[in-house]
Amino acid sequence: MPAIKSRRAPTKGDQREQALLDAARALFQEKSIGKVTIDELATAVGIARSGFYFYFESKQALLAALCDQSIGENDEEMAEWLDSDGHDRDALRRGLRRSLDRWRVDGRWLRELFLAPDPGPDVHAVRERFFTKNNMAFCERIRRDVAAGASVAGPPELLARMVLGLRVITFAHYFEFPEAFTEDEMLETLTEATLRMIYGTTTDQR
Amino acid sequence: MPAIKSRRAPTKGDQREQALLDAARALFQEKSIGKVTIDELATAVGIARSGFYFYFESKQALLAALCDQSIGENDEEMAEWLDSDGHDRDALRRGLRRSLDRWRVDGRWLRELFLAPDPGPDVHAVRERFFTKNNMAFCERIRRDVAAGASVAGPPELLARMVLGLRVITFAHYFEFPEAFTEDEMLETLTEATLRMIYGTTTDQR
DNA sequence: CTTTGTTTTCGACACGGTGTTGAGAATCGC
DNA sequence: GCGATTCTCAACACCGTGTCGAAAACAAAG
Repeated sequence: MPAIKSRRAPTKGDQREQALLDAARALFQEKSIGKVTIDELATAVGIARSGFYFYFESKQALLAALCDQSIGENDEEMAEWLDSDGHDRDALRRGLRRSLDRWRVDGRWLRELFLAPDPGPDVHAVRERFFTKNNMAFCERIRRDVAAGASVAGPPELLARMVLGLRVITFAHYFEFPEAFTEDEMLETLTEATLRMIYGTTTDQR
Repeated sequence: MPAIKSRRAPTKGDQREQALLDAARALFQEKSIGKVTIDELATAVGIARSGFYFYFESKQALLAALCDQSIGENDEEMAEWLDSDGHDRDALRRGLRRSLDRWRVDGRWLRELFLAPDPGPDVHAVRERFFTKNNMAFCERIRRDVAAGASVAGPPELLARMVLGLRVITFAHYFEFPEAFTEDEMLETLTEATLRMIYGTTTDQR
């Protein structure tokens, strides 16, 4: 039940639709979303500008579809750590590394999407869906830790959002100044900071 | 030596310039920056749209001026904590509260400015100036703590940026869902998280 | 109170991106 | 082959930006 697309059904020109999404991914990685014109997207897949509107109602709608598509990919990244218990530093770090790898490909527009103050109703809806979903998983994890006696820094719902936000911010900074730190340094710091927020101290392990 | 303005000198119509800045502040708080048209800004101060360009080269330029103006205001907020040593939880918290109070007024556009992936060259320059300045102060503070034996979570330069980023993200979240948490809860969590990132644990005080 | 020069205002224009429409081409099932 | 759906595109209307040059407002002398 895709409520977003401007067309209804299942045909051959769906290739074009996917092609547009792929082209968008690529273009959004070079330029900021606002600077990519619909004309560019259309030409990239070999149709006229006005033809774009057969597939999507607007750039907004395309963006929402893209975001939608990306949510699924995100789910598995953190699963390992989310399913485990206690610090499990290594699992967390692996998760963050997987996440980082995706940001290498889609970082620019992901960042723009996640941080934009008001990205139109379409995107906002999809994004909020992502956040709540992601947050629920984290909350669950944190609550389990609380039950086991962890000294968390604040209410699980808030903490979850902060942890997610910190990740986004840190990645964004890393890609803006890749020379400033090594990947390992950055991941280590992020892991450590996350654990500290939840467990109060991490000077025991490692 | 204002290098940003499109006009050279010191006259009476400077009132208009300031009026435009004030109008912009107000409008940027209601709508996202992109949605505010130059026409709106002009009409708000009672001139024709094309008259705007006498005062600023573009919305960009106005934004840069606004940002510029805001940097000074930010300086004092954290001074107390930055000048102190060790945890000094109360000073940190007071600083964060002061910061929050400013966000109450200018939060929307500050957020947009700080988080935008590429806000044109003008703004980018001003913003980077702010970040480095802010970061230097934090780095200094953290390095002093390291010297005193604090177990920081990573390289001071990175940590400083993360702490600042976390603040922005958390405030943004708070203002988007003001009902979800009380102000005190939010500030407390943010304070605690910040301290944990720097000192490893904070279960001793408070 | 003119004259002269500077400061400020604005209408008219050119440009570029968006979104719509309606007519025609391609494609597919039968 | 021949309808019906699926797809394509040129032409148009719209809106926001930025530029220009002519004129109005103003100030400071003369």
